[in-house]
Amino acid sequence: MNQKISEQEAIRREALQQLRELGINPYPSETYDVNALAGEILEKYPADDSLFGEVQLAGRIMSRRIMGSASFAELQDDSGRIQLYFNRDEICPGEDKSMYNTVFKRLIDIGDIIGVKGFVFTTRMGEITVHVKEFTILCKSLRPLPVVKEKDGKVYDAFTDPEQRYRQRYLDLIVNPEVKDVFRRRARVIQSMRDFLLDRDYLEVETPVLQPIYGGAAARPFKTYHNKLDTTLYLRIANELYLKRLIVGGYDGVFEFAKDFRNEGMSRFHNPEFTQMELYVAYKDYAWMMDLVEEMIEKIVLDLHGTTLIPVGEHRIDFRRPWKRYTMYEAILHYTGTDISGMDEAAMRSFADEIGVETDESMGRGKLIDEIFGEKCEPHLIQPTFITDYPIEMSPLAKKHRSKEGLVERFEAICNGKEICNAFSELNDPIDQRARFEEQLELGRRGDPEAMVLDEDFLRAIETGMPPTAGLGIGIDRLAMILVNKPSIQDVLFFPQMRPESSVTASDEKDEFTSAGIPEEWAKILPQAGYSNLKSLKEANPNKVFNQLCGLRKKMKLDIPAPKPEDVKKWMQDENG
RNA sequence: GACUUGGUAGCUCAGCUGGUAGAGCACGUCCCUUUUAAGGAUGGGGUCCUGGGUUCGAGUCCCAGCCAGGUCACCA
Repeated sequence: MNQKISEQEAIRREALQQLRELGINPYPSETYDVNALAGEILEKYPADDSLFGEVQLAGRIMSRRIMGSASFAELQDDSGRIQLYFNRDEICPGEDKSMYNTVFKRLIDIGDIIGVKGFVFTTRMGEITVHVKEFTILCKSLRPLPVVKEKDGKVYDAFTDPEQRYRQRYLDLIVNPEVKDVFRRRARVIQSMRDFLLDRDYLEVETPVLQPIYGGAAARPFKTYHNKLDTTLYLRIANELYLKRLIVGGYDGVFEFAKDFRNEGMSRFHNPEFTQMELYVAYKDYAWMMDLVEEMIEKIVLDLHGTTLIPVGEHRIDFRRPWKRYTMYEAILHYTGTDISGMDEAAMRSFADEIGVETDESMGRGKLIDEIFGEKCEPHLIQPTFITDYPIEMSPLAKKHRSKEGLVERFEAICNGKEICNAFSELNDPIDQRARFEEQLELGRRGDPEAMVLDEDFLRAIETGMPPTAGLGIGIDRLAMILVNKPSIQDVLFFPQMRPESSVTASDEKDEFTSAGIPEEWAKILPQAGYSNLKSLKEANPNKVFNQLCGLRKKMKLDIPAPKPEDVKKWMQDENG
């Protein structure tokens, strides 16, 4: 494997080599036992300076200030950063000062991982510092790290390019400590939710990601193939139909934190794979589920922030119970001033046109209501709000409303202008369910790529009998965005989906040249002379190439004989003809 | 998918109406015995995203493409 390396990387590789020559293994195998963390020392030492008389810690070097025989560095471990003090005569008590002069000063770089042994003290400047008596190289870093500096809360040279931050998340985590914290908080959201559900004795389960029939949501799937079974499988878009089968099987409450996959556009609210928590509880209805959602989210927010009132973007959002509740018709009445509940499809369409909501002929009454709501109401719902009683056309898995014609028993919680959960009284009438699937099939025949497909085994399960059940889906990523106050889903996913990096590597170029009979030592250089492929080389003037190579040889102090002009000409002729 | 902004050194960015590519940090060398984003001096480092075009001459102007961000559309 060859790769283009910058000057700084070359210097690090040289240092690596020198370490080996000094008999130091830059990548040792042994356990390095640690008895303290940076954050722990900074927290406890001020109260009791008799602590930490003998500490051993390990981490990455983040900065160095070398002044003759004394040096300061910063060590970063999982808990934070702490200053290190190195003194030549303490690192090297004997005559041989190379461990300090050579190894520490010349062969260690920012980014290297070391272990240190010493004691904690406070410098004249008042900074808690580890006085290092001994250090061990645990890993030599070959790439320069972005160096971010900070003073009084002001950050200098921050590592901010989103593309690099997402593609190289490890760098982001190393140099932007608040990013690490975001993911800790995300983990706490999930843990808090899990604790809540386990406290109620619901069973955490796992259901298939690979599904022969995808269902449970309106979305386009990813398609894959199983060789042995010779069958098409889909990555799940939801796990709803599997969890309901478990309710049929007799569990009273099941939930799953599920990775779902949807083959759709990407945006700051959409990643092709995302996490959803789905919960199904027997003998309950959607009104009961609304209370559960309120209680659960309020608890999570309290666990995370210690208060229910939190900043989100330019708003302050209060999750304290009870949340506002509107039916969909009420919400539309509230935001447009018009009661549309009695309108037929034609009246509704002209009303939509009137208020500037785009419609098309394929939209039925339910879709029109949904469009009006999405356009005129949803963006205004900043404080957590339940919207209830959705049109039946949009909800093929929800039970018909007990008293309102044309609606289903469904609610969503909207917060910060976005849906954060979706729930209903689950449809358990098998005849009705089959009819709803048939309607979906009809939509599919008319070309709706997101229409649901009919799952015969799921119907068989429902025919066996499912108790009345309340079901819930919460988008974990979207909830995390709100609770950690990040505007983009990419900020709460470690590795958001990105288009693959183009991979024209130096080795490809080199191989192309060597296979044309050009010696390897020159093939390596040619890209630097501006010839990225054989074609561009052959189009060039041989004398110019010869001169460039000689120039580069001198510039790079290459220890190889200069090429002969006739050799260069020979490389550039078409050796095939 | 549409519109829009951006892509210049390892990182953050400047570069005017087109005229020899710059700064800070990082890196190398030398000096300095406790510094606080920063010691002093000095030096090296570039496929200016890619490919075409205009031009005597393109980082800069034009066209096409790639990648990313934002807005919208699609979408839970």
